[in-house]
Amino acid sequence: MSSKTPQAIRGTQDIFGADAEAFAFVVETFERVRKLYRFRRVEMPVFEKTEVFSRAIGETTDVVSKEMYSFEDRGGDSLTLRPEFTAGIARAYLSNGWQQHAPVKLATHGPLFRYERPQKGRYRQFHQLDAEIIGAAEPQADVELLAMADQLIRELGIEGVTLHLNTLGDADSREAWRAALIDYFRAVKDELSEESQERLEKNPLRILDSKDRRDQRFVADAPKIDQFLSDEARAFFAAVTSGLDAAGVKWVRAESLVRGLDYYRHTAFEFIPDEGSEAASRLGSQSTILGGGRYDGLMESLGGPPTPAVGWAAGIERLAMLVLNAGKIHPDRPEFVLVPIGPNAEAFCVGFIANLRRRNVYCDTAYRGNLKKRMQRADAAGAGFAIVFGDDELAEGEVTVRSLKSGGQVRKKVAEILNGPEGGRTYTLVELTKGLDGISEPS
RNA sequence: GCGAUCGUAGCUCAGUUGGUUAGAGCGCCGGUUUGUGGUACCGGAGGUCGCGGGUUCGGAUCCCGUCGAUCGCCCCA
Repeated sequence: MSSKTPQAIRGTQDIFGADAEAFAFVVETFERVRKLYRFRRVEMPVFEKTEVFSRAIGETTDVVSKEMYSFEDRGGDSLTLRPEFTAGIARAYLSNGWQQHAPVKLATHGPLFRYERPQKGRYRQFHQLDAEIIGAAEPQADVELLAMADQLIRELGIEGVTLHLNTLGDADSREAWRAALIDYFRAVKDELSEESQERLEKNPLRILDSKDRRDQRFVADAPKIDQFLSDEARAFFAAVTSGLDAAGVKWVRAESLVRGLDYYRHTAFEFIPDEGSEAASRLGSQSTILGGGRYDGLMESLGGPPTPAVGWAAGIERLAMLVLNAGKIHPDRPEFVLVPIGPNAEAFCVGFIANLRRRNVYCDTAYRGNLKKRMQRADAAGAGFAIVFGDDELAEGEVTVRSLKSGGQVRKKVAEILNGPEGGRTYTLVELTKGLDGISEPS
C-alpha cells in the first residue's frame, strides 16, 4: 500500500462483500416493514443551516457542541452535515406544511455525520434507519412505533436484544426530577467521578447511566422519575406499557435510561443486547442498536406550533453486524453461468443471456480464459449449473447444461430454454435441470 | 477530548538479544490436461516492512513524530 494512493477519510468505510449484503438486507427489510405499518417514505437534504440542529438538539449537547461537521458556504451561511434525522425532518415538516397530513408517519434512511473517535460500531459517516410519527399525542403512536421496531428486529433475525423503556414525564415532571437529582448528587459531589461532577451542572440525568463504580453506588438510591410524574404523565406511560403488552412487544423498565438529546419527553427507549449474549459481544461497547422517544417540544424550539411527535433511529452498521451473526443473508449466487466456446458462441451468448435475464433468471457469463478457466469461474461464483456451448452444439440449436454439483450433463434445445414469457420466469429451466444432480458424471 | 494495544504480499500472519538477497498459508497467474470446474502435483508474479525523521558500521526490529485501525472512557445509532 503506497503512501501515494489516497486513503479513505478517518471514520468512513468502504463496504463490500458479505458486509455490503448485510447492509442492503437491513435496508430492504426496513423498507418492507415500514410499508406494512404504512410509514411514508421521505427524503431530506444531508445538510441544513447549522441553527436547525443547534436549536433542535440543544446547544449544550455533545452532538452540537463538539461533534458537528459545520462549515461556511460560499454565500457565508453556516451549514452543517446532518448529525441525526429528527431535526431535519421537523424542519421539513414545518417548511412544507406537512401539518395538512397530520398525524403523519414518516420513514427515511441514509448517511449521518459526527466528528467522533471511531471504533467498532461507531463511525464519522454512519447510516441510520429512521421512523417518526408527527402530530400524534396519543400513546397509541408510541406503541405502533415500537411494535414496528420490534418487528423489524425480529425479521432481521436478530436475537438476544431487549427493549428498555422509560418515561421522562412531561416538561414539568422532567424539570422537577432534574432539580431533585441535582440536589441529591450535589450532596455527595466530592465522591463522584470527575466526569459526573461535570455532568452535575450540564447534564445531571446522565449520571444515572454512568459506568463508573464511584457513581453507581449512589444511583440506586437516587430520586426516581416516578415520584415526580404528573397524573397525566403517569397515565400516558401506563397506556404505552399496556399497549405494548397487548401488541406482544416484550419490554423491561429501565429507570435510569435517559437520552442525550434535550428534546425528549415522556417515552424514551433503547433496544440493547442482553448482557452476555452473542449480540452483546458482537457490538462491543456500542450497545444501543435502536433508540428514540417522544419529542413533543421540538417543533416549538424551531419556531413552529406545539406539535407532539415520537420517533426512533437505528444504526444500520450495528444492525448489519448482528445480521451477519444471525446468518440471515441470502447467498448471492447465480443459478446459471454461461460458458461460450469460440467466437460464434460468444456472439450468440450476448443475446442469449439478455433473453434469460428478461425472464428473471439469475445468470452470468464466464467470458475470459480457456474452457477450464471459465469452468473455474462458474464454480467459484457458486452457480448451480454451467451452460456450455460451442459452435458444434449451436449448429444444432443446442447447448450443454451441466450440474456443478453432480457433474451430470445433458444437451438441450435453446428454443426450449427460452420458451417462457419475457418479464415472467423461465420455469422450464427448472424442469430442464430436474434430476440432473442424480445423473453421474460422464467418463 | 483522554488512556491502552497494534500497522510486514490482495487476505491472515511468522520474522530469534538489531546482522547476507524479508518468509509461510490462502488467493491470483500459468502448467500437468488445446471441450469441462471442485481434489492433487509443478512453476510464477506480487513487499521501498503505514509514512517521515533519529540512533547505529548495519533498522521490519530501538527512539521520536505523524496517519490509520482496534479496545476502553466519553458520547450515541
